[in-house]
Amino acid sequence: RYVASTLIDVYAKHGSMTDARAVFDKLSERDKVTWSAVITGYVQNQNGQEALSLFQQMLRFGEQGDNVTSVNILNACSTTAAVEQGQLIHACLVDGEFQVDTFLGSALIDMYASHGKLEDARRVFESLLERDVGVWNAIIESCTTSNNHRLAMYYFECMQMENLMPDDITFVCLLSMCSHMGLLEEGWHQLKLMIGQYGILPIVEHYNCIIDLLGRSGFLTEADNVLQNMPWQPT
RNA sequence: GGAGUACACGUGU
Repeated sequence: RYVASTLIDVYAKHGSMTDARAVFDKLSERDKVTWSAVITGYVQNQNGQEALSLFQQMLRFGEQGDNVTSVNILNACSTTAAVEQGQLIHACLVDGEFQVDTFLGSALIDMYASHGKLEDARRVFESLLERDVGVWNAIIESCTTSNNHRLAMYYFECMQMENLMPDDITFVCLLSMCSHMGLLEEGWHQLKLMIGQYGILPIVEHYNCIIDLLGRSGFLTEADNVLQNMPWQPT
């Protein structure tokens, strides 16, 4: 039972889409899970085009998919030029019986933001009935990737007023913005806050941001110092 | 049995 989808998933996560596809192609019976396992594989291996093409095939086979499928397709739309496809999914979601949950919400926000449609991203955010940390991170990311420091910090405050704690991803977004904008003091401050006040352990992405920020600001000794004091060896 | 939100650098468009 369920060997096929598991096998497809394992191959896909390993980066062997050829093997994943071979398993999928040999199946006599396909359900939404096997379809979405292989579609996810293509998305995660940066082949959004193939993911979208398989999705079309799936529809032609009469398989409808579910929320998971929709999230995958929205993801594929984020990494390709297929904005219309994403908007279509969005329209179907609003029209249909599918509830726009937090997973769909963050995928929609990300899809719009990836294509520079920040107003649409914001409208999705406003329309959500439930917002978890992933949804907040998605809207914060839409600000940080467009270097909108003010708005990012505004959302950062808002999420906490709604009793949601920022997580490591939230701080990756903020630090990345600081790094892009050359905001050394702000970035350093955020990092200290993250560790001291929020009790979040730095991951390699945080180090990337802060070391880059120090280096670009001319603090090479300090950058090297941070590098040497990481809990693991630089590779 | 399948899903969302995340970093830097370099090269090219």
